[in-house]
Amino acid sequence: MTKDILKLDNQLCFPLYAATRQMTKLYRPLLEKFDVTYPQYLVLLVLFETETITVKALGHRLFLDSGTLTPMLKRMEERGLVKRTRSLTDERVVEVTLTDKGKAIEKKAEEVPVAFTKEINLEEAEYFELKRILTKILDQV
Amino acid sequence: MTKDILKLDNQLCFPLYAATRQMTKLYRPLLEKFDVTYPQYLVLLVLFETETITVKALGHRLFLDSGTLTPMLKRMEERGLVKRTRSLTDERVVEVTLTDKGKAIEKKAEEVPVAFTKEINLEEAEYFELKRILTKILDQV
DNA sequence: TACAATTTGATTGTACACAATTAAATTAAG
DNA sequence: CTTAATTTAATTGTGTACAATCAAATTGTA
Repeated sequence: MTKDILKLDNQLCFPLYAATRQMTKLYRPLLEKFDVTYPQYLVLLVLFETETITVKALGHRLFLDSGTLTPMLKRMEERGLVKRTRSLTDERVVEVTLTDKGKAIEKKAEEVPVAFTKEINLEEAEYFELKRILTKILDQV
Repeated sequence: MTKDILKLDNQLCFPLYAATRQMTKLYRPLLEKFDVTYPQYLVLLVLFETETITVKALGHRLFLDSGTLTPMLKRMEERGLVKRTRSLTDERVVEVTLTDKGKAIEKKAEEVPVAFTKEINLEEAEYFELKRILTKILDQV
């Protein structure tokens, strides 16, 4: 029965793909008050750590390219969350920084992972095992 | 240091989100010869199992709604992979079936998961543990 | 110095993804 | 038999994703 390898229930990537979308859906109401989407929230998390980052480095960190980031960062700029500045030393480079409004989110944002972890009913061991395996996959790419 | 819960490296959903996109990227060249995307490939997998399914049931199986499926199925219909037929007994229902061209893909499609599993360098135990935990998450939703 | 190769964002085009709404058909209650 | 409630797809609008291409700036090399 080699044919069973095409059964949906035997796929690994399908639950990966579906679980990702379900998780994003769980985040939506938690992020609503900050008026950001889940990918935008990830950009904020990076900026909380680094203060300033180039589009290139941000893309490397989040595994996203400029075709996704450029319009997304422009939307975030329109909403007053970030500032985009072209580097003085190299005009090709755009640096992204948090505005005061963006910085203000950091204090309140801690409740987001707390609330999420509560909603996603996962054993602590499973939580870390899942994270470990996924990170291993990413490290290979 | 409660603040560390906002660190990107401490997030569970970020590697989930990133790994999903990387996996989709690995699938792309494998699916190219069939001229389908990864979500379209999932539709094919369902149809290999059921022959005929309503949009509603397909959405339930793949965790997708009509706003995603309707245009996607129309594209697949344009490419001659599926047929969309409005039910005779209930005009609200649309039934999706494979065409001969769609059916023909099944024989060759087995090489896709084979090639993918080879590329993704994961211990068998990790493979199944990852699948198990993700499925558990999906069952909760 | 010239100038080809490289780097970096931006742009374009296609394809999801989903919330919210609409429209058509069916079902159920009185 | 009527009409309100429900069911089911389709539509609309916004926001990712990403391949492919472009354009501008910088760098390396003869």
